[in-house]
Amino acid sequence: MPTSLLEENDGTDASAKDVLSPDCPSRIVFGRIGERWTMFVILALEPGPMRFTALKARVGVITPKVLTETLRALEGDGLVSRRAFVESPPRVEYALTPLGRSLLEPIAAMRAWAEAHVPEVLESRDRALS
Amino acid sequence: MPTSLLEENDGTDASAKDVLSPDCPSRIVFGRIGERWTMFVILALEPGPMRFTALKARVGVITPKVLTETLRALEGDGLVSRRAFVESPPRVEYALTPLGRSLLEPIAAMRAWAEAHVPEVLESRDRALS
DNA sequence: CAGTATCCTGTGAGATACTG
DNA sequence: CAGTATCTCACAGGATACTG
Repeated sequence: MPTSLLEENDGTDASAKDVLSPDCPSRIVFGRIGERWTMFVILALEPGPMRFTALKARVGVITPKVLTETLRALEGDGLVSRRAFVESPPRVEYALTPLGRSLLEPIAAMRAWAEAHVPEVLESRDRALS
Repeated sequence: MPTSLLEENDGTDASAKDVLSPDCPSRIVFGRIGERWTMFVILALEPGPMRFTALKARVGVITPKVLTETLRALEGDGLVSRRAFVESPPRVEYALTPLGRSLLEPIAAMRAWAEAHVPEVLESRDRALS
């Protein structure tokens, strides 16, 4: 079992350094989440399958290059599926996989927290300026 | 009320572009979360107040500079408190504020998801390599 | 102990232009 | 339409050394 996120190091065990271990689940997830556009793309796909351009419009200010990169990464993780229709003009649909969809739950928890507490954060930031 | 994370744009309303609005709660939260060390520091503080060095040891491989920066940012957001004792040698204790502590809940949801689903992600990544 | 002070580098990501 | 292909660059973050 891939151990814990943080050091439980008592000072004697050097092998406890697994924070950066590629197998640490939290590290993997927070790593992906850390990428700037991941969340936005996943959230954008929530309503259902969507074409590249529609997705781009929904996410907002994102270049096609970066959107493609993000999509490829999420595909590699099995969170998003890509379906290309052989037509002209070309048509491609992206969708959340069941796995990707399951991630919506914890994300929703974060959003809920955001809605509820961001005013306090903002207030604190204002105070910090003075 | 600060609107939604994504475009609900039907093509006619340009003012719906609030994805990058500084007031969008989700953006603010995901922005902070996006910073590489935020999560680790908050998680590290979960057990209770902690001194700089202990914190550094718990987080693992992090330079004092970056830890300080992260801590200052979290302080500014009101998620972490800093308490300096006038002593020699100096002693400083960092702790989660109630606000910071409240963030542990959604984070726990993400961790739970991670524990449960990262094997699938890893499997998918392996498959993507071939 | 709890940080600063410097210097330096990688790379995430923006802008722009082009194509099957 | 759904992407590539380049070029460019700021800056988050690392290494190292120093100090009240």
